[in-house]
Amino acid sequence: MKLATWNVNSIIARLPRLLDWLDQLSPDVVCLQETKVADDSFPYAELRELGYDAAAHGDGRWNGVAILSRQGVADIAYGVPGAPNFPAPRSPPEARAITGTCGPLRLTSVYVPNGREPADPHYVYKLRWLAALGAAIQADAAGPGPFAVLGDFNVAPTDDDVWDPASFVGSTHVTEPERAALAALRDLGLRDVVPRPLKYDRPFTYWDYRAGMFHQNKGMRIDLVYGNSAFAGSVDDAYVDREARKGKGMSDHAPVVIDLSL
DNA sequence: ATGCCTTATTTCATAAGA
Repeated sequence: MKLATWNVNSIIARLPRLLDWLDQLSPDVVCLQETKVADDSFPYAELRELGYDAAAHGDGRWNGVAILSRQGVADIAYGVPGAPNFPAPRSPPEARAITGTCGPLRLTSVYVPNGREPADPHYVYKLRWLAALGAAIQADAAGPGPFAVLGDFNVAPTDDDVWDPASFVGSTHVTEPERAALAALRDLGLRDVVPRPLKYDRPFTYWDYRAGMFHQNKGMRIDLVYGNSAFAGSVDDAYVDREARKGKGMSDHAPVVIDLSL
């Protein structure tokens, strides 16, 4: 089984590239983030033509997650129960998680809040959201069946996961509390399935659009695959598909592709 | 070459991304 996760930065803007990529790679299941589309505008028909069912959870302008699958998506759950809201407690919950079962696999596709700056209320929101995520997936993580929570975590697990740690001092994505939140997820029995890079020495998954960052490989590894033992034990290969980050009309994230023997 | 930011919307300007 071929599984992938990809922050597409708008599924509408990315649709031609996404469809080409699906056609070329032919993954069985794909978790998407930042679809940036309301559910009634989701491109179900175009995906169906390539054989994919889709479960989507969108806000419209921001956020948005989805699971595409060639073997259907069952037992769908939207969002994270108990997740905080932003900016106000009474704000509607943001569409940042969707869970479903695709054949033997149970998956949660996540788009973790950015945090903006350590002093920003959004940073507190991010930490609380990650804590709620842990509580929500605890049972699936501890279960015997293969499960993974995967997507854009907006946290670089270690200093090796950013191109220049010195340039990130004082920024989000690298702070101790964010990394502790990831460690808490691993403590649920989840393992970081680290992909191999297809070029250079580190498996970055995100490069800023600006200033030729991609071309200088000034990136970050913030798109993560956290699998339980049944999942991680079935991984044959995992890699960052940096080819999909090239050219015109690309996302600022590359997909992570995982081959599994289930 | 991979090439110097992109997205949707409250659109000719803004907020957000990380």
